[in-house]
Parts: sequence; structure tokens; C-alpha cells
Amino acid sequence: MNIGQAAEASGVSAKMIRYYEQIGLIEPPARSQSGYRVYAEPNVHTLRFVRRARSLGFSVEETGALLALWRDRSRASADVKTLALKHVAELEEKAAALQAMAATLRHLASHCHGDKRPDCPILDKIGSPN
Amino acid sequence: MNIGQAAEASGVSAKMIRYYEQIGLIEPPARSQSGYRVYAEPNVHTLRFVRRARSLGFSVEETGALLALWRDRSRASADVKTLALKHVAELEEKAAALQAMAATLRHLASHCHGDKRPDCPILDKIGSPN
DNA sequence: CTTGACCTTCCCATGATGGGAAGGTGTAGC
DNA sequence: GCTACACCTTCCCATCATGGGAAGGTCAAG
Repeated sequence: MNIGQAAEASGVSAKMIRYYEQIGLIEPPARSQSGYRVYAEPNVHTLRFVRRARSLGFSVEETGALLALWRDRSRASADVKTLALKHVAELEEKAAALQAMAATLRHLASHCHGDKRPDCPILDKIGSPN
Repeated sequence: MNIGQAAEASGVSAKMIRYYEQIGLIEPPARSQSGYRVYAEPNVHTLRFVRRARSLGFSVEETGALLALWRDRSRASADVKTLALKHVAELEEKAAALQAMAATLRHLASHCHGDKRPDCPILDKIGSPN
């Protein structure tokens, strides 16, 4: 399987596959005589793992840690859980920050007439000298 | 006022002030004979506006649009409100995405024993072949 | 044997921010 | 006036994850 098929099969773009290889997140695959990367099913499985970890918001570095645990058959599930819950806390913190911004702005907007006149509590507040 | 004092007074770092000037978000300030940037109160006011807009999650580009409206005394408040509500929607969308990740992961973690054994539904799920 | 789809590596760009180097300026204390 | 130190200037580099694209090699179908 060439990189294009591996990309198709895993949902990770060819560009990203090369990048993940370059930074050492995944193992370099075999090469054909002409230098093409050749992927087998286990490689694709790893790529899917990476894609899913990324889609759960893990950074590439955290994904590397998860990958190491995944491959380590003598891992303690406590280590995985700790990593996961720490990440959950970070996600929730970021979500809360975004929601706080949204709430503030929504509140300001609710007091804005939204017509042709220039008076606007949104700008007033952002530009207030406090 | 030199850039250090302006940074202090506005809460925007000197590095960022220079950057905002470079990309055209803010006007280049006056210069002293020796080439130092010289800021007056209106400049600091603008910088504070920028800082607040950024802290509400507006991108630098959106901040530029807000700044233009802020300076335009014949603006329609509807334009500001539209911009703000569009941004609120984006913020809420991002927050929801983060929370969905957190919920998924929290759910998986709740099924993980978190002990010395290797069995772990978190890794199982991330690595599942689906 | 040509064509087109694929592959390779290499470089550049994004967005917002910080770090740091090399060198000039301004001021306080002696 | 001289020294020390804090500040300023510009310039380059790094981050994080991703995409774009160029220049050139490979492969399979017609």
C-alpha cells in the first residue's frame, strides 16, 4: 500500500503521515525499490489510532505518549486513565474559557440596538478606559 | 511615553505592540529624535481596546474590523452586533466541540479500572479498527 | 511510448506570541 | 565626564499542526 492508500484508509493526509514520521511519532515504513513508502495493515491501524487521539484533542506529543502505552502490553491502565483525565480537565478548562467569552459578548450584544445608530455598548465596553 | 510604559499601561507586551504596528493593526506612533517610539494617551487607549477584543477571542483581523467601527462615528450599531454575534456563534461552536471531546473521554475513562492491569477501554476505543 | 496519476524531497506560509542577539540611548550616581 | 544599568531598536528563530506548491522520479493503462 502506498501513502495515498494509507491516507485514504486511515483518514490521515499523506502530508501528515510524512510529518508524523519525520517528528518520530510513527515508525518509518518499509520502502519499495524506487523509494516509495509501503504501508501494511498494522501501520494503518497505528495511523487510525493517531487520528482518533488527535480528534479527541490530544496534542501530537500526548498522542505519542498514548501510542507508547497502547503498544506496551504491560502498561498499567492507571497511567492511561491519569493521562486521559488530565486531558479532560484541560479540555473543560478551555471550553469554559470560550463559553465565558461567548457569554460576555452575548450579554453586551443583547444591549445593543443593532440599528443604524452608532451607539453601541459592545464597543463602549471594549473601549472603556478601565 | 516609551513602549515599555505603553505596554505596562495597556497590558499589551512591547513585542506585541511592535507586531501590531508591523501588520498594520495600529498606527505607527511618533518617534523621538533617537528613534524611540513615543506613545500618548490615545495610543494607549487603542492598545487597551485591542487587548480587550483579543481577550474576548476576536482574531487580530476581527479586532481590526472592530477597531475600524470603533473609530467610525457614523457606524451602524447593527454592523457591530452582527460581527459580535457571528463571533459568539463561533465561540460556542468551539466550546461545544471541546466539551464533546471531554465528554467522550470522560465516559471512556469512567469505564477504565485505573489500576495496575493493562486492560483499558480508553486505548481499546482509540485503537479500535472501526 | 505517451499520458496522467502518483510518489519523492524541499521550501514556504499560516496565527499569535515569545526568546534572544547585536547594537544604540538615556539616566543616575560617582 | 565616566560607568553601569535599564531601556530601546531591528532582525532572526521557534512554537504547533497543517496545507500549498515546485521540481523531479515512478508506475500503469492505453
